[in-house]
Amino acid sequence: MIKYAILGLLHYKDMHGYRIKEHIEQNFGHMWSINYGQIYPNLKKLYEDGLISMTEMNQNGEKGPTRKLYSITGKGKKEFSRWLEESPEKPMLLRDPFLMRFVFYGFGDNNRFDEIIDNQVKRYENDLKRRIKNLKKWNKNSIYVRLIAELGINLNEMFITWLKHSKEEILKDISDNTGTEMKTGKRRIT
Amino acid sequence: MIKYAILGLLHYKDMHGYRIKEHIEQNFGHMWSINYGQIYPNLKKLYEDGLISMTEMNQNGEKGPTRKLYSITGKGKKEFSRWLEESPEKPMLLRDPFLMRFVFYGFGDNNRFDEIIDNQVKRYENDLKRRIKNLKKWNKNSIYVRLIAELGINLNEMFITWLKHSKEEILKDISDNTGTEMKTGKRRIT
DNA sequence: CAATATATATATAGAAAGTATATATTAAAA
DNA sequence: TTTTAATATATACTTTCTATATATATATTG
Repeated sequence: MIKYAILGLLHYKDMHGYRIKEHIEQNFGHMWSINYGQIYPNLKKLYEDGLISMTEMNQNGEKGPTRKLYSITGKGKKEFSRWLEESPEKPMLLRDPFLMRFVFYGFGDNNRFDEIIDNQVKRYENDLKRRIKNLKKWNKNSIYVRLIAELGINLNEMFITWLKHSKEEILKDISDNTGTEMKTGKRRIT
Repeated sequence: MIKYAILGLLHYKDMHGYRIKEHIEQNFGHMWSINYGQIYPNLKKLYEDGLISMTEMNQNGEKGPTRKLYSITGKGKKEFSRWLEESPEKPMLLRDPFLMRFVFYGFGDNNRFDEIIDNQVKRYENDLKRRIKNLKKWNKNSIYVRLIAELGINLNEMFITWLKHSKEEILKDISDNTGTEMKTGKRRIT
């Protein structure tokens, strides 16, 4: 996927590796993060496959060694379009690091349960605040990025509502089953 | 993370590799998928680190070669608890294969846009149907799994609403900018 | 002006996650 | 009795992600 994402950025404009990372941080910060260890090997592969071309540029005035400026080729545009219309794989809910923990909370310490859930609610709330604050920034970008930013806000609101409701449900379940041993959350994952 | 997820399953009950995969498919199907190439190397690592113990079992009556039955150790339970209370990493919105494509739709063919969006709405709707149908099944499981299943339904409903709204916004944007060249979606990713 | 710090830029090693396939054993079927 | 199917483990390979090493040109400082 990253291969195509990089191709997409080069579809927008010619860039070298360092600039790609900078661009992602400035234009997709908190929605997407990338590392040089993903960028450079992918650029190399895309170049070898003829999906991008390269020219070395010795810059004037600015710091640093020579840049390798990459451009998308005709073949690259074609391959990118193909990917764009391909039907995307379904994301798995439990690949979310919080949700993966959540399914196992039955094995945790009930005394610390409140604290852990409340901390996660706080994390979602901070995230929501940041996203609302940044909404103006996204408005200046592509309509597509702005719509994703709106989705992020909807998601945060939903997660907060869901998690607060879940906390109540779980506390009710814990108090219902106190002492019965056979029906605790711990025993019912199956 | 998978290391801990496997540890969590063994916290519930002793299992061998093959059974772990079966268990995940039956109890977390469509929320989580796993592969033998993730299970066996992780079991090996967990065993080497003393987080689980192993006994070889030659089964009677049932098919197949000897099983390696794994159990969580005291050390394993302690390490699992530590992980459970650790603060989880934030998931990145654009790691979703559909959303990653979505931000680049400005580079696609406007004539095919409707079709692509409508197909994705259909995917979300089918997913929603399946999740509602399976809700009874999750009710028999742990309360935590049931709550995640409810979250899945909320998510699907939200995505459908968001995507239908987004489609209208984008169509409006496309018709507003037709012919102006300078302000099309294509040019405004930045 | 020489030494050093800083920003720019690329490259690669290594861990973790995910896909695909090879190999072996036993019970049941043909 | 040979083949098929289910059970079970193992490993090779790819992709994703994290961390760090290396190099260069400009700016800064003594």
